[in-house]
Amino acid sequence: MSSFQGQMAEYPTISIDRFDRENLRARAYFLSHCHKDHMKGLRAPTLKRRLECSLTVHLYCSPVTKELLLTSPKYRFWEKRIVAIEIETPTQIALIDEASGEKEEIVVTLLPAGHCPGSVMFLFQGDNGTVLYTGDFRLAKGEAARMELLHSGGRVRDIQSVYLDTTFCDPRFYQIPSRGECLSGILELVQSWITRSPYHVVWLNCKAAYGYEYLFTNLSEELGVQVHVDKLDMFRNMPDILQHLTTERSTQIHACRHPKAEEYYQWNKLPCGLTSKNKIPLHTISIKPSTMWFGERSRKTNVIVRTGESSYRACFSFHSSYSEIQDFLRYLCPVNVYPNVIPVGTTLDKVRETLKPLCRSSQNTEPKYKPLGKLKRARRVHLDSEEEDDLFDDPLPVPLRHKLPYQLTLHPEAVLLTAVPQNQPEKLGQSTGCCEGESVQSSLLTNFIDCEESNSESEEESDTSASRQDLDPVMLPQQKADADVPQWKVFFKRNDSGCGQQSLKMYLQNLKR
DNA sequence: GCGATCAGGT
DNA sequence: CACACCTGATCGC
Repeated sequence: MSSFQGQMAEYPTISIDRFDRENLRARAYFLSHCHKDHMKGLRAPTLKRRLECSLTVHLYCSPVTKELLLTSPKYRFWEKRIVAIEIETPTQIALIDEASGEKEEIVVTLLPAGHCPGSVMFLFQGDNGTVLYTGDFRLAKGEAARMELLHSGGRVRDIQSVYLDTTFCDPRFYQIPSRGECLSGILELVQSWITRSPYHVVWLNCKAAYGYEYLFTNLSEELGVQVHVDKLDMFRNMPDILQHLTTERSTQIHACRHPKAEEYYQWNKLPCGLTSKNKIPLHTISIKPSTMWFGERSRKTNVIVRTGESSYRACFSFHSSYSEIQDFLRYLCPVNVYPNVIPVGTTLDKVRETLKPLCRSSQNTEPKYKPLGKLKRARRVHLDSEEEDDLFDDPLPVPLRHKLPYQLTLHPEAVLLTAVPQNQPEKLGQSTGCCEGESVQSSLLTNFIDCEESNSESEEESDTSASRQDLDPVMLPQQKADADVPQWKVFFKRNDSGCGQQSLKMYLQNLKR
């Protein structure tokens, strides 16, 4: 549950995801996604009255969020005051104080957040620096690095503050299976059941919230069976979702809901009331999507857990895991970070403590260089052998703001493939792989390895040389570079097998590169 | 009659 | 499993 109060230190005249109390005086409103806990006060009479008196106040959100919001008659009064901003399109907004006429300009950019349809992060740029409000998000490792608009001139943007979704920012939530892993686990279970007979049906016991749509669309796409839901008019203008949903009860996959659904289920009745087909009783299983997590060292178990005769729990998460948050924040390396959420069973101070080492404010201004040691055998990190096939099909360029050894430690889950000096054109042809010998690049790589081993288990060395030798180094186009900063461009291959293009396609513009 | 808040449920 | 939301009770306007 978000405890963000709506305002950011740098831009206190705008309000995000909170619309009560202090926020009633805001010059502009922003909504990151359409979940009720981020909409407090949005339909209160006080705000409605303010709107009626004001000429300039608007609510800014993504086109999908606007569509979802206006589907509910309770929010229709916003209709003329909502401005949909396209994803990844920097947009200037004038913040006007109507009493004094005072005006401030700010540029906002919406970035896909991967939390639910329409969900975005807000990047604000103005006189008080660049700040990022993440809203709720789930991004796989390396996704920040792939977002063009978090970069400028080939480097990560200089971000003053990040207002961060810290729902799972606790080491106990170290890893959560990826969307792809969860999806394929559920797919397999659903498939194995509904192919037994036309009378075998599945009930997806989902909570009342946006965010399961990619599950529905993927199941439908893969199995050719639409998903039964109670309502679909909110998706009327989103064909990629709409085509996979139905209000026709005769389908074999149900995600319909009812207050007494659990009770119904005991009597072999679906929430929509269906108990039989052609007078033949149905055989039903229930699958409850819920978050599963694993500690840093604990072995991941199955993403599907059987909880009864015909009930299952399936792994599913709307929020980033601890390691995904670390990856995100280490990459951005903002001056400050503020948690939006205090995870259950922990405290504000503890969350701050975990986040501190990941941002600049607490670090020495001078990046520490480890002494150059002997080049050790490079090793892979968190790489299960069965995932090998998923690797190396998609190079990930990582522009560097910081000096190389420092930045490299920021990607513990990536596999270092090649490093290319950007401001030393004569060396451009000598890009190095992980395990090569004597060059400058290799000394830097040694630092990388040293840094890595200082904070994780060291016994897990493995034969990278064997698995790497057939790889071609990836060459980069040369870029303009500042003379004062060592300019390196490093290619990683992501180790996260991800969920594949298909499963994310339906997030509309959200999850495009 | 409506909203805010809390407890308790899934 | 710990998310997001629903229902119902109670209180105040």
